[in-house]
Amino acid sequence: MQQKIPAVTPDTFDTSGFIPRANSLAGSVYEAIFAQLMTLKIPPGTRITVDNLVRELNVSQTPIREALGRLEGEGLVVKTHLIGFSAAPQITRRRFDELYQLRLLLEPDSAARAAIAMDDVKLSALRAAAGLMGRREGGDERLRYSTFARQDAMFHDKILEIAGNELIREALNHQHTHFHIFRLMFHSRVTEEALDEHEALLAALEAGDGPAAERAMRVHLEHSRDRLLPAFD
Amino acid sequence: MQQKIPAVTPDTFDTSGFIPRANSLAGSVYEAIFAQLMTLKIPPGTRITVDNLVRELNVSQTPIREALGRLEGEGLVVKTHLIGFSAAPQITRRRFDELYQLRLLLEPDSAARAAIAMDDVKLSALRAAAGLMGRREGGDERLRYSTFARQDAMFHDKILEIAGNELIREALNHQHTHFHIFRLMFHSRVTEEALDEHEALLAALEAGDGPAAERAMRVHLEHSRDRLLPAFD
DNA sequence: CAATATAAAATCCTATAGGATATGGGATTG
DNA sequence: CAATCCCATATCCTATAGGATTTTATATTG
Repeated sequence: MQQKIPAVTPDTFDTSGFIPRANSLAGSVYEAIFAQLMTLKIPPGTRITVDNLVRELNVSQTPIREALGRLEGEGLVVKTHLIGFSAAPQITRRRFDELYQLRLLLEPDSAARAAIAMDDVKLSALRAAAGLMGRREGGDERLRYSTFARQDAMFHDKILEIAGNELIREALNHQHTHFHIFRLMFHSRVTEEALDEHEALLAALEAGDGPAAERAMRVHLEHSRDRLLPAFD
Repeated sequence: MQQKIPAVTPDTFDTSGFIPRANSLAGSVYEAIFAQLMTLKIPPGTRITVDNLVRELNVSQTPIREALGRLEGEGLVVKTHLIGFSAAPQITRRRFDELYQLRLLLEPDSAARAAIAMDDVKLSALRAAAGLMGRREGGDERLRYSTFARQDAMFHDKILEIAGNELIREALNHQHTHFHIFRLMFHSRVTEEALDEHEALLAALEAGDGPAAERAMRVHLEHSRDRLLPAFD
C-alpha cells in the first residue's frame, strides 16, 4: 500500500457527525480504476487483471475485488466467472440512440421544472457552472476537451439538481452519460458549439420560462446527439 | 461451502460457447443476499455483518465482500468505512414520488412504442405474462402478493422489452422499482385492482393504438401510486 | 440511579496463501 | 506451412489469518 493509491482524503464527512472519515482502500481503488476507465487507460472491452492491479496499485487482491464488484454493479465493468473482469464495451450506436432517447424524455422535462424553481441563488450557481465552460483553458486539445466534458456534465447535473427530482438525477448519472460520451470523443477533435446552446438554455432558465427551457434543452440534446454521431462512422 | 448457498446452476450459458458455466460463489452469495433484502429478512437500514454471513452461508469473507460491493454499486446496500454495510433504507415518501414521476415520464412512452411494435408473437408473450397474474394461487396472502408482485414486474418489463429501448428498460430495472414496492407492501393487505387496469392496457396494446396505450399506462401508474400511498401513513 | 471509564467481544478490513482454471508459447506432427 | 498437443506461466477464486476499529458489557464513581 503505497503512493499509487490516491492520498487519504479526510474531507469525506461521515453521515453521523462532523469528524472526517478517511477513505477506505477499496474506495480508493474504486476511484483509481474508474479514472483508468474514464481516461481509456483501460480501453473498452479489455481485460482487467486483478494481479496486475495488485502490482500497479500496491494493494492486496481483496480491496481490488471489492472495488471491481462495485463497478460491476454500476455496469462499468463486466465479470465472467473464471475469466475475470473486463471493461464494459464501447457504447454502440444502438445504445447511444437509446441513451439520447432517454435523455430526451427526461432532461427537457427537468429543464422546465428547473425554470419554474429558479431563484437568484440557483441561477448564480448555474451561471458559475456555465461560465467555467466558456473559459478557454491552456494546454493541449485533449485536456481542453477533458475539462469541457467534465464541466458540461456539471452544468447538466446542476440543472437536474435544481429540477428537484434526485432519483431522476441519479438515474441519469447512473447511465454514466458523460462518461460514455467522453470516451467516445476522447480521440476526436470536437467543436464547442454547445456553448451557444447553453446560453439559450440559460436565458430560458433565467426567465423562469418552463416551456422555453424545455424547448432549449430538447434542441441542445438533439444537436449534441448529431454532433456525436460521426464518432460511429 | 455447503448447502446454504443455492445449488450450482449449470443452466447459465457463457457468452462464448455452448458449455454451461457454473455460477461463481460470489454470484451465488449476491443472489442469496438479494433474496434476503427482498423478503425483508434483512430489513431496510439494518447492518449486514460480513462475519454473520460467513457463518450463515458457510463461505469465506472474500466472495461476501465482493457480492456486497456489487450490491453497493446497485444501490441496494450502503457501505460506511469501518462500520460496514447496511441495507439501503426504506424508500421514503419523497423518493416514492420521484420514482413515480420517473415512471410516468418513461413508461407511457414505452407503452406507446410497444403498441406500435406489437405483433402476434409479442402479444402472446404479453398475454401469457398478464394471464399468470390473474391466476389465483393458493397459499397464504403474503405468498399471493409475492407472486403477484413478481408477475406484475414481469408484465411491465415485458412491455418495456417490446418497446425496444434496452437502456430505458435497464434504467428502470436499476431503480428496482418492484423491489421497493414489494418491500413497501410486504406487511400490507393489498388489493389487486391492477388487473382491470392491465386488461385495459392490454387491449390498447393489442389494438396497436399508441396513444391509447400511453393513456392506459398513465392511468395505471397513477392508480398504482395512489394505492400505495397509504403505506406512508 | 445516571454517567463515565474500562475491558472484552465482535466486526471491519486487508494481506497472504494455495488450489483450480485459463492462456500463451514452444514442440511435434502431417 | 498449418494444425494440434503439451507444458509452463499467469490469473482466478476462495480460504485463512491477523491487526485495527467499533460495539457491547461490566465496573466504578458521584
